[in-house]
Amino acid sequence: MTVTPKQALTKRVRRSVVEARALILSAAQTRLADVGPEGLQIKEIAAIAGVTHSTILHHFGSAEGLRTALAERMVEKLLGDILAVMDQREKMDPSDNTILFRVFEVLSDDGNARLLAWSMLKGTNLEQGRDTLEGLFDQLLVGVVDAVKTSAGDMIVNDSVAERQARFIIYLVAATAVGDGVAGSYLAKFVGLEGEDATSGFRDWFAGRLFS
Amino acid sequence: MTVTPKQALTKRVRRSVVEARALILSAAQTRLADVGPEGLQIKEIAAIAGVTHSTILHHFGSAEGLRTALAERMVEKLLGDILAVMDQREKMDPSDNTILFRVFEVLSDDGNARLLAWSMLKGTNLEQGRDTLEGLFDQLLVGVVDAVKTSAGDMIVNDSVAERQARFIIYLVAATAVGDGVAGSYLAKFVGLEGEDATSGFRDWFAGRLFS
DNA sequence: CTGGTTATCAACAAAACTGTTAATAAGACT
DNA sequence: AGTCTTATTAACAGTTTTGTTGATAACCAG
Repeated sequence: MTVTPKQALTKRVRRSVVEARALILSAAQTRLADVGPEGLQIKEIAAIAGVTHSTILHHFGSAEGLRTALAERMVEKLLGDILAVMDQREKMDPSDNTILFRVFEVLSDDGNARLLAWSMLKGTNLEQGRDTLEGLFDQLLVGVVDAVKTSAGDMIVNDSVAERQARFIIYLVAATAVGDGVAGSYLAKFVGLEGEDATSGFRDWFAGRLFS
Repeated sequence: MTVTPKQALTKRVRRSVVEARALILSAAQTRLADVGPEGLQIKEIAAIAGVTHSTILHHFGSAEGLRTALAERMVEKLLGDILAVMDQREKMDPSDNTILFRVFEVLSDDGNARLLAWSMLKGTNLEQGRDTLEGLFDQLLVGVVDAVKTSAGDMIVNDSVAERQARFIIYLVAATAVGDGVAGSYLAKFVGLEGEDATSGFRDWFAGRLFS
């Protein structure tokens, strides 16, 4: 017995593979931002993207495949953002620490902070881009060590001491940025920071005393 | 037609409502810690708790009800931890800033950092305990303002300036703690902090320069 | 001991989510 | 035009998760 004939309800849109994947991943990211990890289900995502869930399975193999692809894309974006910042660094004074605060902004960016929080919860390994990131931090370290020495002024500073201090400073900036991105909106309220003080005011104050 | 008779396979354990709820919530928390938010399904949780999933539904109404109760319990624990720290504060020198680092430890605690990350992602409102928390922070503020004035030494410091700076310091400690708890294990590797430097070494260094 | 309350369970039912298959149509290339 | 590839879809199927119902047994009050 033959199946009842199927008829198109709307005109099909045929995208390229990369376009379709990008469209779907964007929809998934929207869901992640709007309703959290529980919202990462292919039917809902498909509805947002304007496709059927079958299409998602076609492009990503499985629901978990989509989630993995999303995590990878977000990591790539994070790396890309940091890379872009590092590129600009070469045009600047090596001891200029504003580079640190570009990194701060990237890490505290809402989407990136979400990625880190999500990755931590789901146990995703961020090892994929680790070599790249370590290289970046090494590069960053040189400039920060310079800044430490400069700020030390006349005082003679042992190289290894300066480097240790530089690592602490970088870690401090990074951890603060992540905390700011993850919980900043809550914390600011509790602490009583309002208006500019909750954002640029804090960053400026932070920057001002980093090398003091 | 009558249903086939049911026979008890094992001896039933009849707990009190509070005991049962506590047992189930603990199992849920274990799941959350072990496998993340995806692990919060009542069947798995029931298995760990040693009950059937029907029991969970009986006590929490729905699966989502359980998750909400879990979030609330964890928030209460967080508040309780901070409260305990604040209680000890009254026995200490008001300008002693080690109190800040008790708070640091509470916030950077793995479980609490998970809670914050999870809450942020699922959009849980932490508003419930907000009044309590704001009171705590106000209390904390007094001590930090003292410390700021003390560290300023001879220099005359405007009260409002000192308070603003104190808020910044508290926010810095809190944000750093959260970032440390959420992503510290990753960040330390990237930055190249190893051994003690990644934990107590960093905290000591941080504490030493907070009021410098 | 007796009866009432209810925490607990087993079995069933429903819903949600994921995955499979075959058909269709949009585009590319001849 | 015709042909081929394949992105897309509808319908179906399987699996997982959640929810419902009625019976049972543990405990407590009398």
